[in-house]
Amino acid sequence: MQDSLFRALADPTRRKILELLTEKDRTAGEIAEQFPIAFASVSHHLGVLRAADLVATEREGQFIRYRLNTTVFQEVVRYFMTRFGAGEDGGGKADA
Amino acid sequence: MQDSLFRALADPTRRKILELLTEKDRTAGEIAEQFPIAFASVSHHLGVLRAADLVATEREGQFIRYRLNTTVFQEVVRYFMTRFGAGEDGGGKADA
DNA sequence: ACAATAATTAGATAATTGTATAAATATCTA
DNA sequence: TAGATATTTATACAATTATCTAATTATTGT
Repeated sequence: MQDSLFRALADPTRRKILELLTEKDRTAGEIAEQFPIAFASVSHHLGVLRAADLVATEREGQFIRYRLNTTVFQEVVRYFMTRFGAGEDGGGKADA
Repeated sequence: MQDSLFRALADPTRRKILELLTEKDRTAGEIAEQFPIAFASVSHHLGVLRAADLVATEREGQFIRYRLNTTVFQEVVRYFMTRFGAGEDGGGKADA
């Protein structure tokens, strides 16, 4: 579980981008227009998400289409479940 | 899922603290001596973790004992599973 | 009350990060 | 090739954060 992953998830704009991508794949422009910040700033966030391998890209002519990399999310869940026993119903440790 | 939670998880020292606490509950001093940074810096990290509700504290005489708040980890896992379909075996979406 | 130990809080500083504007790269169409 | 659109990269700056030392608070024992 690498550092870049958790740092990428720390920003609310980036989490919102990820949530947008759960609905459907989108181009950088389609993503950017959902936010009140500059286009280039969103592009920077996309770069962070890509560096963390949370999203993948594919060029489509002039456009670049972004999609979620669901594999990494599974690794995140596995991290929390194995390290912290989360995911079980009662919390993993009943009181004696 | 609040912002403070993901920000708290973004720092590697804090994640290491959390992992230490999975072994057993520890006092602030016991935690601090595991790191090469100043005692006060670790205390600051503990404050961040507590603000995010990832850990809880209990005074024991002069000492303050820290323990994991496992409930919050379950919420994190739930966040990823519901929002991103993570946690299922094949990734949630087989290819047609 | 005083000294010793445990931990947090305050204030300062350096490093990191988010955002902006401007310049550069890539693709498409005329 | 030139011009238009889509996106990224470069550079700068402001905000946030991690760390430090010093001061403060809380508890224990004498």
